[in-house]
Amino acid sequence: MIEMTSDSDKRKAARCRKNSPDAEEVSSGGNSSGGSCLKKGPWTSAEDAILVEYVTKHGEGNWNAVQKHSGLSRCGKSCRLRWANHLRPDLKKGSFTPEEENRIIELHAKMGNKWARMAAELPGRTDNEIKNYWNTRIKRLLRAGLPIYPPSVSRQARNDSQQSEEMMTCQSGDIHHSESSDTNSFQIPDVEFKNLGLDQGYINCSPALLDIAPTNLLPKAVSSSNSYGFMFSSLNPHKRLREVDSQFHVNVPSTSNTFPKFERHEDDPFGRLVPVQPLWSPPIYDPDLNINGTSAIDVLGSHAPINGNSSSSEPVSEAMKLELPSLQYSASQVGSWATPSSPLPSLESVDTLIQSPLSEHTQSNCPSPRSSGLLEAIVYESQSLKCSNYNSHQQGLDTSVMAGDVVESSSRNVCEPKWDACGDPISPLSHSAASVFVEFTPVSGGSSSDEPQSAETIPGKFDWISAESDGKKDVSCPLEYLRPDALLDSYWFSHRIGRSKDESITGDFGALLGDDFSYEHKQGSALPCDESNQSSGLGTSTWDTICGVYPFSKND
DNA sequence: AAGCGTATCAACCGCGGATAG
DNA sequence: CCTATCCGCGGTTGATACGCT
Repeated sequence: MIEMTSDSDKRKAARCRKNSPDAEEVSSGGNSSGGSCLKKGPWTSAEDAILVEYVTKHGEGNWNAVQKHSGLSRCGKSCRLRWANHLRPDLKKGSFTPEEENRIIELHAKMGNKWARMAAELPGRTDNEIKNYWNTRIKRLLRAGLPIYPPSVSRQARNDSQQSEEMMTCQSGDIHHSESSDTNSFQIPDVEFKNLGLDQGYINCSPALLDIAPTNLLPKAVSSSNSYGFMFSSLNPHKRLREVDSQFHVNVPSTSNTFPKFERHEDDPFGRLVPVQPLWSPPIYDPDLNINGTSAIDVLGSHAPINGNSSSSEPVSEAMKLELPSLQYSASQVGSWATPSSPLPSLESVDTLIQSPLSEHTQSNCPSPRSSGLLEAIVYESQSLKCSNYNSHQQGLDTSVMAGDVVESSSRNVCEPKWDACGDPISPLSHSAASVFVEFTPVSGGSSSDEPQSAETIPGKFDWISAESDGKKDVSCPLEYLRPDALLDSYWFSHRIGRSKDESITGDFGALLGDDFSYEHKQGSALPCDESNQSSGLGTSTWDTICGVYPFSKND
């Protein structure tokens, strides 16, 4: 994990050496203290001492007075920051403990990027620290194509939101209307919240979000992105498969006859695949199976929520922003990706692509915006509505089995039919295959029925990575359960989606992943993790990253 | 060993809310 | 009620460390 103390101390020392008082930088910006030259940049230990002394004497607050009275050439803001982040006596030093990490994840699922509020829940930790940690973590997860939130956290959030929804429904009747009245100029709630099939409970009723204006919420809700771990579960399963196969079938060479063959349905305006042979494959469990061709990381990362800044990490995702973030994308990039024949975006490009979730795969019957503007999103959604109910019935077949939460779906919210109506396989709202895998990742406490938490969890943190099926714990290779290939054959998986293992789970996923996966699966690769990973396109570094993110041995 | 890319962290910037005058 | 100031927050940037090739 992060060796904060030693590293930061070293760096601090280096900076202090570099930024000796003799080489003071001078602030060019004015400040309320009236044009005096204020130093910027790293603090020296002398400055620290002055500040500490001052605050000890006078207490916190009135930061602008610090500069006046202590002789520090620092603006009040800077003093406050320095004190809050480094000099406060109650600060905890060192890296986050696993408990703290879990707590951060939990809190972020509830609060989003409310760093200060999160810091308040973590004594001795600063908002900046948490923010940095989160951003780093996000980067790693996204790089690895892993979900931001562990399913258990997602589930909990969902449960919370559902409870809230019930409560809010009782209180206010129809919360959607009340919200749409706030945003009626855009018709946002109708278009977005319902059509998106987002967990409305979360959007509308989550206490943590109630203070967020719908207009702010919207962009967060529009895209897939960070919270897809649970966002996905609330999406119409039709949409899930549709999106996935529309993304993956194109590029994957057929190399298998073990997995069901899929052909493009001629009548399908989206060119989706339909099975032309029975959805069945012999259940072989081999944790070391790999995925070739369309590597897991490609799959997982294709829609991976990367918004360099962590604002994308709201409980409801917000990769799409109203304003272009600093990380912009070029039209050419978008265009090339949108071309069906173009390969899936490289992992390196995900950062760019995710900035414009609305732009992906725009070559469809339904016009979709290429910019990430709110208005375009709305227009797009409206058009999507008109565009197709094509999928609504046809996809019942293949996708109903896809949903890890399909069991829950019957009792879920009324927005799901809207998903059917919005049959755009290339919706900017699409979710990555990672979501599928994540959603199906065996989870402690895992099923929708809120099974008790598995006692056998990875020590310390990420206890959601463990397997459980009918009380039979399987933690033999937790990491492998993150891998779709292993997942497909897991008893848990079969159980989870309500289909016997002899049925076509693997087939469905084979279709999603492409024939290469099928091929690899058929081969029954017995490679050890490392080798398998390499051949699967998951380079060791990537795999190591995953193992770093989810701190257990890949050979566990 | 050098070069390059990435991770990490500290600090800055700009914005917005709260409050005082 | 308006304006100025303070304060806090969240996003972003820049510097350094580190690891890989």
